[in-house]
Amino acid sequence: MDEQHPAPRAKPARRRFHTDVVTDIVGYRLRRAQIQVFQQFIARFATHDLRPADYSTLALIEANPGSKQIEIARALGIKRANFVALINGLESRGLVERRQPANDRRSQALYLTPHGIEQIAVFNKVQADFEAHCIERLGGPAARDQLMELLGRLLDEE
Amino acid sequence: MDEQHPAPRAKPARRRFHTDVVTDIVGYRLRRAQIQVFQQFIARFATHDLRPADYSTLALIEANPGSKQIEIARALGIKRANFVALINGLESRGLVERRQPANDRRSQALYLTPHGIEQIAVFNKVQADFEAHCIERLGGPAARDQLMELLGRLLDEE
DNA sequence: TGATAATTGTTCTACTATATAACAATTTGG
DNA sequence: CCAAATTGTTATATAGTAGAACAATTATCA
Repeated sequence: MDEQHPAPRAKPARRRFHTDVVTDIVGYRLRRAQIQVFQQFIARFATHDLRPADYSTLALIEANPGSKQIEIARALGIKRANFVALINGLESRGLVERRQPANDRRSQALYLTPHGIEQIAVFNKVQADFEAHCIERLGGPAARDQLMELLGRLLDEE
Repeated sequence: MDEQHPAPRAKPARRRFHTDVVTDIVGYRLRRAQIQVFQQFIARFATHDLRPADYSTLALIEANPGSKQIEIARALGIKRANFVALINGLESRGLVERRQPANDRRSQALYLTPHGIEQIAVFNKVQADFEAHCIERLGGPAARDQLMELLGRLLDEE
């Protein structure tokens, strides 16, 4: 009676864990890859205490000095309400400054400070190194271009 | 005196906004693509009130019934502390149930309820439709495979 | 022109996702 | 058997994001 019916086909075979049901999903793998890339980015910028949103903001201001807050925010997909604190942070660190343009006194024009210009040169270098690392992981510039092209197809054209 | 010095080289040429400095970054485009794909996923599952984490949890439980909470959580990259509320939600909706295995009374084994089994069949169909949509956007199954391969190269092998 | 609508920055609030610490119950390993 | 590790859980803190409301200003257009 205490026989545990000794497994007619003797196969303990500890069942494996199946992850394909999620890892085969484009969106799932996209997210995992994005999280990992961002974690590496954050690690590389840890000594500079710069988050991805900070870097992309500085980069856009550098490329478009005098832009309004809402222009930078919109380009980054950040709500203008949430963008206020981000700019406050960069301003209090002396990297960015707000100036009121005479032609539209509702808006704030954003500029890098001299210190901000110095710093973004450093940041751009860190970013370029990291980008090179990503390209290496992907298997070269051609693979990177292919990835960028495929990701672009997923993005809304507007 | 009210002459606006009529622009020697007559070119008002309203300056364009340069976004290349960020859109050319692998991580940035990866994130934008991921956000968009997730938004579409959420929209498709809106009537079912199911978030990506909910679906992937159900899918993993379906593929691995009786798994411990921590096994599912770890596979999804979710901290076990945060996984508790997620399972509570699925359990209160009658989709999942916790059972205490006799061999390890610390852990909770996760199973789909009969209702959960019914529902995930529906969810899997919605997901399959969405996946087909993504593949179409990418340009076909070959393009999808290429994307999955490239994303895989960015992921840590472990 | 003047009333109305729209824009911009801002504050406040709320919700989701995530990270850490601590704890009890239990199991594991010397 | 005792110490260490594991599991689920609670509590807490922090980012990121979304919406409403507001004042100041600018744009629209009848």
